[in-house]
Parts: sequence; structure tokens; C-alpha cells
Amino acid sequence: MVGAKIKNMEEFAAVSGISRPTVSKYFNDPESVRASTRERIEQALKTYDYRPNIYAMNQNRKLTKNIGIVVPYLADPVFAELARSLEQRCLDAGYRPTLYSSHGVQSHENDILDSLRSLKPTGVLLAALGRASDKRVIEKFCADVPTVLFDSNVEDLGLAFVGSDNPQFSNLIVDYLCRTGEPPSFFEMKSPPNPNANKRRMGYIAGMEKMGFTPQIIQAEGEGWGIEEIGLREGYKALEQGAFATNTVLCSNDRLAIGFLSACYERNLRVGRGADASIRVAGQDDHPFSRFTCPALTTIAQDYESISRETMQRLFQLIEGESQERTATFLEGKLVMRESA
Amino acid sequence: MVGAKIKNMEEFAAVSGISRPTVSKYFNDPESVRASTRERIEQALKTYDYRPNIYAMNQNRKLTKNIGIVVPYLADPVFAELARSLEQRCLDAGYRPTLYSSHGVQSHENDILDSLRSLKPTGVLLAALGRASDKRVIEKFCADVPTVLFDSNVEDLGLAFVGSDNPQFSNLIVDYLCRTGEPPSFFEMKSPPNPNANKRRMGYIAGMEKMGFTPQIIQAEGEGWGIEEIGLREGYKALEQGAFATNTVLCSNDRLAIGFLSACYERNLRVGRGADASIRVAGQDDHPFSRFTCPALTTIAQDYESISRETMQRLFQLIEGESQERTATFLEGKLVMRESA
DNA sequence: ATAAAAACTTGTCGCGCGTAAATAAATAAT
DNA sequence: ATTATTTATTTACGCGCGACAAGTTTTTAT
Repeated sequence: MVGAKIKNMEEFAAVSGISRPTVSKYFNDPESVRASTRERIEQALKTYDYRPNIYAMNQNRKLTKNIGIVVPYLADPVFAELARSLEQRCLDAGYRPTLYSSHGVQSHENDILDSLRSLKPTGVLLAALGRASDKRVIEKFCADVPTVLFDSNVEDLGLAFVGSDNPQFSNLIVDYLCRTGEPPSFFEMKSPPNPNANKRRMGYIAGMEKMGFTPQIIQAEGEGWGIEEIGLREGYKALEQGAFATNTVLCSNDRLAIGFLSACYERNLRVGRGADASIRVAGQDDHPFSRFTCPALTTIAQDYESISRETMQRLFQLIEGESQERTATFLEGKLVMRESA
Repeated sequence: MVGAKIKNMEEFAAVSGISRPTVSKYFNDPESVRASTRERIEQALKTYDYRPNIYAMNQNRKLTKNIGIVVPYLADPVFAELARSLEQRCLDAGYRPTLYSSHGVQSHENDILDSLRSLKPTGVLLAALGRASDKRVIEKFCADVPTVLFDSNVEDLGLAFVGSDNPQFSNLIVDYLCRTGEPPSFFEMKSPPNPNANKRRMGYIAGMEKMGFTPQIIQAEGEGWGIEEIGLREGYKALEQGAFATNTVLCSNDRLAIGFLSACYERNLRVGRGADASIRVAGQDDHPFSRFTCPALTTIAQDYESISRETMQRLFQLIEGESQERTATFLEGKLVMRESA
């Protein structure tokens, strides 16, 4: 990092002894120039601290190497984990990821897509709000920008979806719970913010019927992303009213389960599968904190790695123009047995 | 949104009947043009869907209206909450915030600052890794870009710091715990990733001495941001060895406390302040999930709103060139009494 | 050694906007 | 109405790069 300050690519080309167009070619794809040329440029890069002006670069280019990652709620550790994983993959592939959170609000989601549009991104990875999304806005956006929807499959919008096989989740855990004790009741939000909830309810019903049991669904009042709070408040009410037909409760997701466990604690119910326990509780997602609830939460683990891998893979296919028909990828979850059920 | 597609500002100026330089002026600051002119532009904006090319805009401008927000670990809900709040304030002030997470890794933090530099941001809000940060890199960055450090005060780097008054946190809760029961032992990580931990230890020691008790510090082995895991594993060990001198444990932060509560549960210890409880546990931060632990966690609440407000305020002062000497703002926390202590 | 292909050079244009200076018009003050 | 002041217009240039064409050199294949 010695040498005079380099102002632009012209000057940098001069000091590295290479012509500017070739240097430009290098920055767009280092592999596209001869090894010996690459060597000389990278040598110069070490002594003269130069970086192309990102704004000038993107002004003319069609492909900006930007990738937008949008999640509905970043304070939800499930999305934080997905976002982290996707971000890393973008960086590894040589792209510039930018992270956005809709914070559960439709107008924010719309604003993000709007602002994303002017960034001319190569592609966008979008976990939409779901029920609260403005479908027309998303549809219009998908038509303009190569977009892979992940986690929440909004009315089959866009050219690709990657997410969990939610019916399988519920099916799997219903099977486990029935085989190891009483059949579960299903505890969910009446108006869940995330569309996966509906698939899980269907999976629960199908699973119960397959096992020859009658499904029982308890719905919690309350709106929004304060899910633990709803699980606690409404779970407490349900317990108070003796609403659950059996001693086993399957929650629609781990955050609801975390709230429900609090409710059990406050009502002095011992949760677990031991003889001394009076109720079994299970969740779905394998939320990063599920391991640390009291007792540790039995759940179905989302395959975060596969979701992120498949999401990126589909995006690259879209970018490269392959396979223009709509695809939907559903990844299976694995049972994580812990103490709560 | 009818009318032909508008390609650039030239065309938009034509259809709105205003000259291009004036339109340019409008987009840089709508208030800078006469009300009647503004009216005409905004009218045209409604019928013709035009937005200035963001790359061409930023190419020449010195002030890009970009603000970078960097946190050490976005999957930590405490930082997710801070980031959310800061992001909103930036948007409200008419800036374009961009969110980055270092994921606890020094090289990532350095890469982020590097990439941030080429975005020519108006300012940066940086919660540094702390112990794992490359101080020279951060110092150099602060010299080039107006930067406000928040949450973690790294060796008095940069021109401004805003964060919690960590000694006061520990002091306050030590006082509370001593007045309501046995004096607390202090449970912390031996090598905490966040520098606030040291301040809290000092606050604990000072608080204990003020009350006339002898401090006792238990340090957990383990590195990194898997804090709950460490709290669980090392807390379990410490309980097994009877390491705590009293029945009261103050954890350095809520995430450690969440892990420690799990350890208590696994050892069948009833946590709380009731007569039937055998141990009291407290944390510090008011982590978003503290309300939902079993039992709910007594803690000291960070004043997230004030931190975010003060952080932004200091940034604007720096941008506007006021007060070039270094300032440090320390905000007090409030006691949140719940069932665990 | 020769031909063909690949990589590089030189030169030139244009992208969409910021910005500045000189001029003209609109508003405000007298 | 006249002058002073603010605001808009016209004209012109430059930013740093991508993209392209035509010519030159280097590498690879025959």
C-alpha cells in the first residue's frame, strides 16, 4: 500500500502496465484474462490500493452482482439463521448480498422491493410476509427481477419456490407423538402471519386421520409477530379452560411453543415425557433456542442448509436463463427428540 | 402511471415542463425548489413513473445518503432489535440504511468495512466485535468515514460512542439482589466476545463491596457467540461442583442466563424467589425472550430506544461537522423484576 | 514453421447524472 | 413602478466506467 493514490482505472491500468479495457475485464471476471496478465494486475493491486468505483461500474452494466435478501422479520432467529446462510453463499459466489427485513409490515415490504428495483439486482431471494403481503406488488416485482421465493410460498408467485415440506413436518411429529403417548392437540394462531401455518395444520389433520385419531385444533387469538407472547397468553387461557383433549400439545411452530411452555410453567404443569410429567409439548422449526427451553423442546428441524443451498441454486438457474417454468422445492424436516415430548 | 416509459432525468424534465438541473435539485432536496415548481414535478411524478438512477446519482456526489449499520452478530436478538430500531430512524431521516453482520468473525468485519468504504456512505453505525476486532482496521476506517460506535466501546476508537452504562447495570441489580436475599455470585464467560462483559464484572465487584460483601466470580470456559450453550454446559458443571457460594447467581448477560436456567432445570433446581425455590438467577440486557424463560428472567433492561436515538443524533452531529472531539454516552438501564430473582 | 485462435491495445463513444457559470424570469421590497 | 433578491433556465463539462471496433501481439494448434 505504498505508491501514490490511484484515482481511477485509467491510472491503475497505467501503473500495472496493462490497458484499461483489460483491467476492466479482470475486475468483471479475473478468470477471463490470461494468467500472466492476472498476475501483473494482482501484483499492482498489492502495491497500489485501488478499487473500482462501484457506482460507475453499475451505471452501464446490466448485471450488477447485487443480490437482495428479504425476510419478513429479522428479529426472528429462524430468519436470522436463514439470512446468514444465504448471505454467506452469495459472498462465496462473488456477489454482493444486501439484507432487508420487512418487520412484518406490508408497506415496508413494498418499499423494500421498490428500493431494490432501483438497485438493479441480478437476483432477489424473497421470504415474503405471506398473508400480509401485497400479492400484486410481489407478482409485478417477480416479473421484472429474477426472484426466488423461499420459506413462504405465496400463492405460487414467481418462478421458483424453495422451502420446507410443512405437511411432512406435522405428519412426522404427529406420528412420533402418537406412537409414544397420547395423540396431540394442535395449538396454532388463528391468524398466523406466515402461510406455512396452514400447511402444517393440514399435515396435522392428515397425520391424525392416518393414525385413526380425531384431530383437535386450538386456535389462539392475536395478530402479528409477537408469537411467544400470544403462545403464553392464549396457551394459559386454553390450559385454564381445559381446552386440550389429551396431555399432548403440538404447536404450530417453536416460537409459539416457547410461549406455551411459559404458560405451562406458570400453571405449574410439569412438561416432559417422564412419569412425573403431566403434559407433553412439541414444536416445529428447530428454533435456535429450542435446545435451551425448560425442558428442551422436541421439534422438527428445518433443513436450513439445504434450503439455502437449493434457493441459491435455483436463483443461478434463473439468472442463467435455464428452466423458465415454475418450480417448487419442498425439503423434508428431521425429528429432533428432546425432553419436552 | 400511464404515459410512455421515462428513460432518464432529461426526458422526465421534458414531460414535467421543468429544466433538468432544477429537477436534479428537487431530487436532492425537494424543499430547495419553489413550492409551485415542486408541485409540478410531483404531479408529473404521479403520471410518469420515473426514479433517478441511483448509480449515476452517487457517482459524482460526495454525500451518498447511504448509512451503514454493522453489528457483530445479527442472530443475537439484542442486536437484531438495535439494528431494527436504527434502520427505522435512518429511513425516517431520508437515508438509505444497509445492514451488515460480522457473524462474530474478524475477517468478516474487516471485509464489511472495506466494502462499506466503496459505498462512500455519509456515515456508519458500528457495533464492533470487540475483543475480536482488528483495532487498526477500525481506527483507519473511523478516520475516513464519520462513524459512531455503539454498544461496544472498543478502546475509545472513533469520534463517538453510545452504549449502556454497564457498571451501573451490575451495580443496580447487585443492590436489588442483596436487599432481597443472599448476595449474588457472578457468572460470566472467561473470554467474552463482547467487551461490555468486563465493565459488568467491575460493576459487580464495586456493587458487592459497597454492600459489604465479598465478590465471587465464576468463569465459564468456551469461546464465541454460542453463549446459551456455554451457559448450559459450564453452568451445569459449576452447579455440580457446588461452585456458587450463595443461592443467588447474577449472569453477565441474558443469553448466558438462558443457558444457565437450562442447567438449573436439568439439575432439578427450582429457580425463583419463592420459599419453594432453591436458587435465584438474574441476567442483564432484557433480551426479547427473557420474558418467556421458565421462570421469567429478572434482568436489567437496556434502553434500546435511547441508544438508537442518541446514536443517530451523534452521527448527524458528526456529519454536520459539529463537535469534533470524542464523546461517549452511557445510558442507564432499568430493573425488570420477574420471577427468577 | 505456419496458420488460426485467443488475448491484449488503442481509441472512441455513451451512460445518467452532478455541478458550475451566465443569463433570464419570477417574486419581494421599496 | 422600480429596484433588489430569489429562483429557474440554458449551456456546457466532467465523473469513472462498460462496450465496442479495429488493429497488434501472443499463444496454441497443425
